[in-house]
Amino acid sequence: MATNAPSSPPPRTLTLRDVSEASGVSEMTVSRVLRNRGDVSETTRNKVLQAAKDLGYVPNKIAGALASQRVNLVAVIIPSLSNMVFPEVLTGISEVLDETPLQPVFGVTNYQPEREEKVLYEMLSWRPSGVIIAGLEHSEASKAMLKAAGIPVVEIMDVDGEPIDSMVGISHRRAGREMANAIVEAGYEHIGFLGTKMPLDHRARKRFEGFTEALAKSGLEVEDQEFYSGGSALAKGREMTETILTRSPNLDFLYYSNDMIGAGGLLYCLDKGIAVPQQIGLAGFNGVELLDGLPRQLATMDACRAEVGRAAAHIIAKRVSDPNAQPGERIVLKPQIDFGDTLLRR
Amino acid sequence: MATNAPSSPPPRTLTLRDVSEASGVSEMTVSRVLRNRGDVSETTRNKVLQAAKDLGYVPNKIAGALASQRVNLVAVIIPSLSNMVFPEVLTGISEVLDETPLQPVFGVTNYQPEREEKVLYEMLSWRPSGVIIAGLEHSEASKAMLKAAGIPVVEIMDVDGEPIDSMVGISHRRAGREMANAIVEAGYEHIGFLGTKMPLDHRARKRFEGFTEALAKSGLEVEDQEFYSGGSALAKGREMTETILTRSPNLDFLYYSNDMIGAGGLLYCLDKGIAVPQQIGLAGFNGVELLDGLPRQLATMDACRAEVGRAAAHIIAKRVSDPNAQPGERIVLKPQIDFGDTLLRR
DNA sequence: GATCTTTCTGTTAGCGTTAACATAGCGTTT
DNA sequence: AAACGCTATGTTAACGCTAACAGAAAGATC
Repeated sequence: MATNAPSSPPPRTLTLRDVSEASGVSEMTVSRVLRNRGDVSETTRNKVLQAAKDLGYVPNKIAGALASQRVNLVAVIIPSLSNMVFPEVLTGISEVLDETPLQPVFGVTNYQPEREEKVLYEMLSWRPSGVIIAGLEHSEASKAMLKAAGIPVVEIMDVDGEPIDSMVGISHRRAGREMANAIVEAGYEHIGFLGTKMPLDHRARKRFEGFTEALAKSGLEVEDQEFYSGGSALAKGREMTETILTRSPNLDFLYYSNDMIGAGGLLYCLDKGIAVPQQIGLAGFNGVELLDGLPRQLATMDACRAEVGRAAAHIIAKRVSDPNAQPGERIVLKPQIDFGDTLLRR
Repeated sequence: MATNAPSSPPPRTLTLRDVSEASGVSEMTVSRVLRNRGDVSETTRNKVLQAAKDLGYVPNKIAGALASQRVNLVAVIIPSLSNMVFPEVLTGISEVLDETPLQPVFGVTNYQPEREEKVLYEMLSWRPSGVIIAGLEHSEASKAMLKAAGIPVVEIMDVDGEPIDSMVGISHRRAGREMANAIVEAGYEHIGFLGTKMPLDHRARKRFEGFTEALAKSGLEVEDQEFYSGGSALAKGREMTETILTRSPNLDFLYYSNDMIGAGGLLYCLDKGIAVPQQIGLAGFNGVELLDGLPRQLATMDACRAEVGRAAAHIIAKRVSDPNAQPGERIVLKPQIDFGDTLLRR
């Protein structure tokens, strides 16, 4: 019997040696050609490239990385993909890394510290050149791993706390405060809050803290609250808004922890013929472009998602290309309130 | 001096040898403990685990993979992250792989065949155990790479064509046909189509083909069309709907290539006081849960995103754990029309 | 023409881990 | 007590590639 079944893939995967034999030069020369490193004559270069192409050779980065002690991967660790926020961050990261030899690898934690720890461990075991990780809150073990890894680490999306190395993001406390101030200045006095039932979403928590703190300074407080988990955010926003307004009919402003539930609330108010923003004002958080087509534009505050991704990627790229670059960079973005059509001005 | 600078990372990353020296056993034994492979006495096991923990050792999978010729990665290649569709597929994949030693690694192509080729090459160079890739249309080079890789390949989201190995998805032609038939049966006669200006979105194209084909069988045709690219889908849906209805006021049905622009169209019609579904019927595609809170429920057809992800992951997991498992599996999911509130029944 | 450059190619020795085999120790069997 | 079997550990040789150095070929300099 010759080999195996007809037109089946070659039994063994190809190595440099195969290309080397096919082109009649040493493995080292093939390696040089394929990596564009060192001087190789035009003639051999072409010979090698042709052979590699004919054979369908794909280099083995595992062996390459082990030999060179260099890995072009950047670990990107985020809490969720369904949130719409994070895909945008990833897009920003990819955009920048595309112009470098670096390649992002994503991991998702579902907002669970144990998952984060596991994902981080898995990723670090591939010895990436850098880590981009959402948030500043991590388990002790995770922090220890990040410190011990000896690679650039950028914590993103939040700047209210001490980073391990670098950080890029906005202050969610400040975002909460500014929205509270805008609401107070606009003259609203009976304020309700609607958010996720997610104790581990530290950024939502910080926004809420900043929000209540700033209200308190004006002698106000959140008069009623409503929380949800799971399900379609738009539908939940409707339900919760109905619930809270039924329970506390005198509320004149609703602050939502994200734009999707805010949009649900907006649709509910419009359905019920509630005058927005006169009778009730509304605001969300994130600046989700997706919602641009709604009948009214929800007041919100941009979380600068793509920009955060780009900045984080730039930091990693710089640190990787220049090992002497200063660590501990801190980039604090300052988003402005977008008043939209649901928050009175002044 | 005890070790190195205070609280600075160790100058060199740790290896098995460090753990081996710290625990007084051979590297091999450490390796066995850390992988739970082979017999190791309880005493040494604990000694080793303690030492590894104290040192903060993280195994080097690069070296491990090279030595064992086994890599626990599954390459997942999708066109886009901003589409909402794909994050759901990824969630389904993760869900299943979480219960195996396999780990997904994502790559994004932005619907560009050249990007797909590059991403695929990069991923294959890490010698993953399997590939999950969206669509059945790939460049010749990509197909060649996939065939030559000698690993299980699952093409997902579409079943209208010949897979390289396995496939999981729905027939978009059928989806288009069924929607056309439902529309015709409901009595609509003047039909418009609105979609993305994206020649490389083969699935949208196939839906359109199936749609027109089925209309033709009933003696009907698409009377007007409108295309967009970029921007907020909801807003675009509004604009396009206005444009097409202004140009062709006698249309009585609008078929949208996705739910987001469909939702924009729905909001537009409601704004204008158009009677939906009597005066004009509407339908989209995908079954986006996100939209559940809209004033009316858009007629749509589920693309079974999470289910597709799960099934694909199962195929890979099976093939990896049992090298004799049959290749070429084909799973065709059959979604039903969801009439919602925007398509008359019967 | 001998020496020195410069350009190109080859050789050797790992990178950190694991597969496969070897061996030490110890209780059992006959 | 010799032979056997079992468990627990160690030794050796890859895995496929690249860094670092070595050498050959070809031209340049004196």
